[in-house]
Amino acid sequence: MALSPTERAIGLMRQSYADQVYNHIKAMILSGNLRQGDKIVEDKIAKRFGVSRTPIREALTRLQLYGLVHLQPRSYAEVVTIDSSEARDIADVRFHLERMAFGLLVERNDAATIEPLQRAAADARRALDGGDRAGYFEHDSTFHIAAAEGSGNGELALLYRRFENKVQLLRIAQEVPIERLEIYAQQHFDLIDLVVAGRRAAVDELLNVHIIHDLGPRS
Amino acid sequence: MALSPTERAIGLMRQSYADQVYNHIKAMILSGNLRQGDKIVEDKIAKRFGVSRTPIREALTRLQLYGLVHLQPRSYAEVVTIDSSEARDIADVRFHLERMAFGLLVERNDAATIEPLQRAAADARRALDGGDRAGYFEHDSTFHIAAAEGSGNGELALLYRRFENKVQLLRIAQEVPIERLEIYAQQHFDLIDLVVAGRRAAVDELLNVHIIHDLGPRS
DNA sequence: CAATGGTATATCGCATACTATTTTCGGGCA
DNA sequence: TGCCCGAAAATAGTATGCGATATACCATTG
Repeated sequence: MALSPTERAIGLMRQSYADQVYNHIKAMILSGNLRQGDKIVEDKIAKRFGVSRTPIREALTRLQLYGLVHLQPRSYAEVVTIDSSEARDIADVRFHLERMAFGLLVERNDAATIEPLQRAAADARRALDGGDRAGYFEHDSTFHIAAAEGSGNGELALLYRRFENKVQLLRIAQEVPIERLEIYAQQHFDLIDLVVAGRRAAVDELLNVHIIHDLGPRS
Repeated sequence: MALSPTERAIGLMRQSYADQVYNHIKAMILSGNLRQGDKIVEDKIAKRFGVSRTPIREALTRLQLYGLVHLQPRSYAEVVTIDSSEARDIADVRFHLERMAFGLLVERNDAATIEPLQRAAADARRALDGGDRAGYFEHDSTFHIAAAEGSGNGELALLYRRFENKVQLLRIAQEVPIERLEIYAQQHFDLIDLVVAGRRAAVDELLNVHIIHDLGPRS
């Protein structure tokens, strides 16, 4: 965590400690290293990272606002737990955000904008073929974020990138069977095809399947 | 800012200093007391509130994540400035979020859920009649937030409440003429009527007018 | 006079220490 | 045995100080 003397000398401290800690904890949560409901104690993390509690607190504040941890005032923090009702809500919101993003993609009809999606879809497919589950999730995220970014609406991109954290957390927790991931991977390519073909209604339909239907029975 | 001995004795410190400062600065921004681009210096605010910089920093971090201030590393913070392009993006996202919310309201078709909207719409109308511009904005916000809350989707409500901050900031900056506010106030009632009538397509249409069209020419 | 460089000042980032609250846990009591 | 209470431990909230970096201002030079 501490900077090398060289980095210090040249003044290469690009990221604050708070940033680094934030990224690290987030990665720990999204990789399943920290699970839902796990206790997070400022002092423990501070010692583990070799920094004071101050940057830790800042990182936790951010994680809270991004919906990944729950800060109980005067008490300890926890990784958020998402029940099935919340999971449906999240999927529903996600569908609407993505429908907006893909709608804008169809309108733009720009090959250069689509390219990152193609790359992510291909990467995801490869990861899945290689049995790299975590890698698949990573590229799956990249695919959908690329759609939000490519929409040309900066606010949407910002909102979606935040929201995506919770989606990733859900993915980890749900332990989706590999056969379903196969289906998802294919749907990414199908989505791209429909966007290129300008078939907006079909895109909406497939998005609905991709995001909501596959959540399983609505309890 | 400091608590009274009584409050301390009873243990009534419900809000941390950071919370209080957060609310106060947010109110200052959304009331126009702090304007876009205004400099925010931790030490100054700390002295004004009679607390240390620590809770101030936490409040500013939160305000940044809510999109109200811009934190320049190693430098000072500023109230965010929203250019016309961003304003359109915000309106666009807002439209999609609200369309989702009102869609769910139509589906639910529940009188009790609609009631807060009616109250907010009436309050807004009254404020406007009394020439209370700030009051109108307040109730306008309440109306749309009530819609998000009433949707029954907690994630949507959460997302919208955050997003609404920026919308409010925009309202302040745009100095919309009073005649247009009159139109908005009426549209709130129209929206309710259409929801009650279950005319979903008409709701979408009116929302589009209410939120996007009235932004003015698309530069 | 504009551009450049250097120094002073403003301001933040983080560490440390202290305080206040919550949680935990063990022992007494019904 | 189960429950309540109190003390001790755990933990977060805040204050303060120092060091690092960015900004602003002024002098110097072409």
